[in-house]
Amino acid sequence: MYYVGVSKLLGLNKSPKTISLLAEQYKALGDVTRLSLMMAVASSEGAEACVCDLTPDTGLAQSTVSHHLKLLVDANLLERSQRGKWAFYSLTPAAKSLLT
Amino acid sequence: MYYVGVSKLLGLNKSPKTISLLAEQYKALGDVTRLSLMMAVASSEGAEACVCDLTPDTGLAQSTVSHHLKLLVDANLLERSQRGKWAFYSLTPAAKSLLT
DNA sequence: TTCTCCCATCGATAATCTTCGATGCTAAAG
DNA sequence: CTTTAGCATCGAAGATTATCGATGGGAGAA
Repeated sequence: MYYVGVSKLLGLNKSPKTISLLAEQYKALGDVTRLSLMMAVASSEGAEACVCDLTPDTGLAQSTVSHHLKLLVDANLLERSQRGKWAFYSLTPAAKSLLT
Repeated sequence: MYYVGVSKLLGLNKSPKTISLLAEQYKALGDVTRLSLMMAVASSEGAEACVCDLTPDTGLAQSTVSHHLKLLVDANLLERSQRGKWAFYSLTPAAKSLLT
């Protein structure tokens, strides 16, 4: 066992399901739009942001942003919490762990 | 600025090029085959492996594995070094940094 | 030289992804 | 109740990706 410092790869049990989940998280981060969304959420006041705040910076349609946010939620990188008419997104513990 | 612990996202300058390069790396890792290849290389003796060693575990054609390895090299996650007939792949410093 | 092994590249196909506009849903306002 | 604002979902079009077999190139063996 080499490269013990590469904990993201070697520190996990290598079950196919674990690898698949990790790959899904990386895939979710592997898009400029979604990575920018993650950065926007992380740097937002209160560490959460609503779609109406996130959409303008992307230059994309609102439905497209919603779609990307869903992918990030499905990958367990963002949490969604509805308050009134707004949907607020924040980083999950898994996201913080992966990005730290 | 929140989540100071999320250094992968907030510790970098947010230039579009930087974000694009990071997204490319995540995208390269966001595939079960390529993530498995990275794990195989990282855990190989000497921390490097040739295509002939990596191919069988994937269950894919050799040309497909070569293609994935090229993507990982292009993303600056693997280094290629030819010795005789064999091409050996090893993790780059960028990969170790991203995966630690 | 000729043959064999290791690997990369090419062309094609099928699957997946990104994006949009249109539409539907829910909560709050009027 | 009707209207509006914020988001999600749907269906479709275009782009990208994963995969393969076939082929080519280079290094070493015979």
